[in-house]
Formats: sequence, structure tokens, C-alpha cells
Amino acid sequence: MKKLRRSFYTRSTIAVAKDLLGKIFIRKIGNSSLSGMIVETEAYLHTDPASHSYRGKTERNSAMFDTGGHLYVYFTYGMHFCANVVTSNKNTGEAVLIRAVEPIEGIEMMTKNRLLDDRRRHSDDRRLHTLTNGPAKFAQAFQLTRQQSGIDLTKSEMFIVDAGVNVRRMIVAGVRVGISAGKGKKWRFYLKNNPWVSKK
DNA sequence: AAGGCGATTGCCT
DNA sequence: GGCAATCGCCTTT
Repeated sequence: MKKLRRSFYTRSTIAVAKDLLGKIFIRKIGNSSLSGMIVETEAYLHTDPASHSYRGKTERNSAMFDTGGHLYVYFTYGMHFCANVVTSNKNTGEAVLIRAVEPIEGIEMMTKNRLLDDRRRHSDDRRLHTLTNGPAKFAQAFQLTRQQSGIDLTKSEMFIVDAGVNVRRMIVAGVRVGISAGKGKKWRFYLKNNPWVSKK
């Protein structure tokens, strides 16, 4: 279990988006630990009209311009958070959106986090594959909000490790989800046949 | 100062 | 498959 270091994150955004698949995202909270294998990502480049960084640095997206290895969390649709891993060098403005993980540790706490504090959820959906199969679901399960935006994944209780799983042959590339500009780019990457991937 | 809309989700038809 | 929920950000007056 090797913790990913700065040099992993400061490479090209597309390379990092692919290489994050199969890695384990870990967040320590007190004595407990939340973890999941990353199974779906999307790359957002600074030259890309779909990227928050396309029109330059603002207060909202400033974490995206930090050095690779930081976290960028944003608020959207008036109710959801989504988490990104910042890539490339300082002031570049590129990141990888984590769209889905396969839960490993802390499933009970994740379930609680997903059911708790959700004004829109009236049912009691406890199916495992709906726990973290989407960017806002992942953020909610791992308790990621604006408060976590800007933290350094190489120097905190939140980090990503390489468990030595080789998923290279399972990677599929496709178009990104939910954007209106930059639709042609196949910068979404996911693991073939994994049940936690948000969309086929 | 105002208005449009979003890197989504869950419920309803 | 369609659409409401809900609010902060950014663009346009």
C-alpha cells in the first residue's frame, strides 16, 4: 500500500485520470476509516470549455489552481458537492473529477452519511451499488464539502494509495457526463463491468 | 441589480 | 425517460 506522492499528481491530467482507476481513496475520521477503490473519473483541462478553470481563476475554483495533489470540492445544483483531484503544476488549473468508487471500508458510516441530512431522500435505499455510484454520492458518503476543498492529499488524513491492483486492461474511455461544452472529448474513464460505475 | 443555469440526484409517469 | 429541487456563481444589463 503505497501512498501516492506529489510526483504522481503533477503529471498530465489525462494520464492521472486513467492512473487513478484502481487506486484507493482513504479518509480517516477519528478512529474510523472510509475507503473505496476509484472506478470512474473525468479529466478537466484548462483549455477545455467544460472546465471550471476555463475562464481563469476565481474565488470558487482557486483550489484547482494549486499544485497537483490537492483536493478541489465545488457546490452545484444548489445541493450537491463534487470532489476533484488537482493535477499538473501550480497555477495550471486542471483536475480529475472522481465520479464513482467501489466501497471498501466504512460502509456503515457511508450509508449513514448518505441517508442523513438529505432533504431529497424520502425512501430508504440501502442497496450497496447506489451508495457511491456518482460524484455527488461519493462526496456525500465521504463527507466532502467546501470545508475539505484545498486540502493536500500528500499531507493529511485524506490520501490515495496504490494497492498494487493492475486495472490497465479494464479501462474504457468515453464522453463526459452532464456537460454542455466540450462534448466530443473522450475524457471519461471507467472500469469495464464494474457495478459502481455511474453510467454505461 | 438581475437572471440564467449547472461536472446531479431521486421521484414520478 | 422527464423533471423538480435549490442556491451560489458568473455574465449581462
